Amino acid sequence: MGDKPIPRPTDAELAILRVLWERGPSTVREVHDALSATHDSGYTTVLKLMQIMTDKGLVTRDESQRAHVYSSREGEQKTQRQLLGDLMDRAFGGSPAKLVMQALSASRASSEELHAIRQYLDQMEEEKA
Amino acid sequence: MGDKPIPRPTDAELAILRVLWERGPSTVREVHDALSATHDSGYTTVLKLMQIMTDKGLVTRDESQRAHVYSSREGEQKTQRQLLGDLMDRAFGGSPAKLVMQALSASRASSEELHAIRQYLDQMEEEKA
DNA sequence: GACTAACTACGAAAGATTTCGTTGACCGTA
DNA sequence: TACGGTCAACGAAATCTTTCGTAGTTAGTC
Repeated sequence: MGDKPIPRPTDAELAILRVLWERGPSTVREVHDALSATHDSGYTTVLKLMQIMTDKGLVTRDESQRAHVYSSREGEQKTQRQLLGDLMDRAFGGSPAKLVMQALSASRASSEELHAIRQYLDQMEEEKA
Repeated sequence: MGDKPIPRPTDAELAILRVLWERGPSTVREVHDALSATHDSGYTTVLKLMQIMTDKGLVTRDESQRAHVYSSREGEQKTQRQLLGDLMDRAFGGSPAKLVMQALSASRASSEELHAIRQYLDQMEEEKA
């Protein structure tokens, strides 16, 4: 017991998770440097967020080095699916088809992307058959 | 000028917007009653939220009656697309195809839904051609 | 007119999120 | 050993979100 479900990451937390997914396990310094391209939070801000994320269980921390090394607890895709499921419930009345179609209409997806999506659909229907 | 972009609605605000989309223009009382099925916020909580939403520009208010009548400023679909675009940027690196495919894989969509999505794809590609 | 019911307005409080300054610990090197 | 740089920890503040109690207003009824 005690395995509380991982909470939905906030905006700032999600930005940090994205760095961890891309870079793999990283120190606060590395995450801060990566974020500084797009965000301008200070070093201690990122540190504090990552400490909070450790408390929440969003990341794990290896303290064996002086500069602690953080890793995302859940994979990128699992987190993305969780966020989508959450949005589906909150904004789309739980209908996945509505969500997908709105996403398509909003996306201005390129022909290549539409093609990739179609192939993915084919694959899903094969598996279903 | 002065037309600030409408901010992303919070969770509680989105629940209220959903009622307004479904019911059309409504009083606080009506929204509160509709929400009470799933939420248990008090009347004044809903009132306060709707006043804040008026300040933010998320809803408009008709004060000609004693019980003010509120309407969602933006349509359901436009808001949904905004939320999806936001999530796409924050969690999917701006890739609509990744978002759609994750949504499909998470959705356990039925065959009917898959079919509807495919038809929608057909339609999009026709328009593109 | 007095009473009651329904409503808005206001302010405050609790909680969550984001920010960062300061402090003290640690490490390498001069 | 002292100095300079890097780091984690802590606490506090600013903002945003959500909550609701209280007060005052309006409308209808007896």
